Amino acid sequence: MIQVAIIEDDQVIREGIEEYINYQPEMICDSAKESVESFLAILNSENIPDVILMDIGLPGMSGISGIKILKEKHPQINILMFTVYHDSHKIFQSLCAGASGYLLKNVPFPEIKKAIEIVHDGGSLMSPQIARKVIDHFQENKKKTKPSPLTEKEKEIVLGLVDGLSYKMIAQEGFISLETVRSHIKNIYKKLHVHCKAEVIKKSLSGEI
Amino acid sequence: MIQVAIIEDDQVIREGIEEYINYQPEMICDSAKESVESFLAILNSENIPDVILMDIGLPGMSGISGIKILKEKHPQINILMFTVYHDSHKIFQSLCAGASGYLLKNVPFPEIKKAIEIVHDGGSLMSPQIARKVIDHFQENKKKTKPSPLTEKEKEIVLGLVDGLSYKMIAQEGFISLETVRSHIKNIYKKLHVHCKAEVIKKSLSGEI
DNA sequence: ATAAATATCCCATACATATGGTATTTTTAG
DNA sequence: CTAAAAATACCATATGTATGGGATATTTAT
Repeated sequence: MIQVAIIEDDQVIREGIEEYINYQPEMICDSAKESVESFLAILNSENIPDVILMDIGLPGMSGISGIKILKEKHPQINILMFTVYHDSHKIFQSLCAGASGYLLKNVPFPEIKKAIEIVHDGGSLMSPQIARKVIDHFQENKKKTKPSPLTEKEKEIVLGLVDGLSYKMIAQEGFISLETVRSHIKNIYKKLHVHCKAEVIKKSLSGEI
Repeated sequence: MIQVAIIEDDQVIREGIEEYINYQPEMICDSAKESVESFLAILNSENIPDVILMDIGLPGMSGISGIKILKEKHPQINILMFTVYHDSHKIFQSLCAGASGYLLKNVPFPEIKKAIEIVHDGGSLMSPQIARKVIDHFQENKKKTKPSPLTEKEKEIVLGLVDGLSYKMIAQEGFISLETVRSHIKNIYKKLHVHCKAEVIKKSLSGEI
């Protein structure tokens, strides 16, 4: 028997899902609350749910903060996000915080049931459009390879800056004069529209160069 | 009508799926090959599939190399991995190369059909245990968060450095004197065992602080 | 062939940074 | 309560950095 909890502020949705879950023979829901705070208030160590169905937009603490707190206290709980948000930021925040699944609110009840069973079974499930964003995230690293505006020599100088070398060091390692390094850096700044080393390092590390 | 192609070296599986797909009214498979090479040989610009069901362990070129080549030539094709491999390395290689879904070979035929429809529709689908590994990947970044040796004030200063602010700016924004900023930075350098701004920025951006 | 881009070098200068030392007040933890 | 840690502040000084100007050779592309 899978113990399910619901944290969802919309009374109609909350009670609808609760009823549906309690109608299933393999799962039971005995705590359905409208906020993280009120759920934490009734949570006792004797009766830890296996799966929590969690909204993001909640009165008081957000569902994402809720994930962190709940996973901190009870890492074994599987948290399934159940929300209308499909923006990448909320998705990745949720997953990083410890969610084990991410469902959009347009899914039919049997999908919710399936998702609960899957996460309880050690798997994960996301709505297809969420899964696509998650997968795209892996490809983004590769895709945005705009050709760098910098020349090879300039890139070499940038690598020196990133490694924390002084102009003098870069000059020595590249067998060029300090003045040449300065010139290159002036040009790099112009091309990248920056005005200090820190921004060059940031751009370089973020893959922009 | 969804045009499906299959690249799978096991004849029984290949022909089984082909038959199943051609039995579905909303999809058709007219190219089912045993290797990437032989698929590329018959691929012509008049008849590009919408979805390719791709194995990883293939004679000749691996399915992962196949993804790269096919996505390079025809980025609009959606590639669904269909394999026995469930190790993280192969999963992430596939996703980074451009796969839009990842199914384990133990899935029933209707799941394959559903996956084809989903990726054709702009979504993604993974087997539950694959999805869990993908999601775990996001949490791994957080888990190894050794407590920072820096105090809150010092972290604030670091953020200023990362943003490319000068000491003077940091002082102004933090309502402290330039000398205080210097003091904090001296301490930060000692704690992090670094000797210049560049290294602090690198450590900060890499999540080490 | 000729213009543009690149790589090299020099001068000058204001400001920023790294590093040493010292010292007071406030906060935190044992 | 007391010692340690943190936050604040100052002085001094050698280097480093950012920015302006200019110059010349070499390479690349039209």
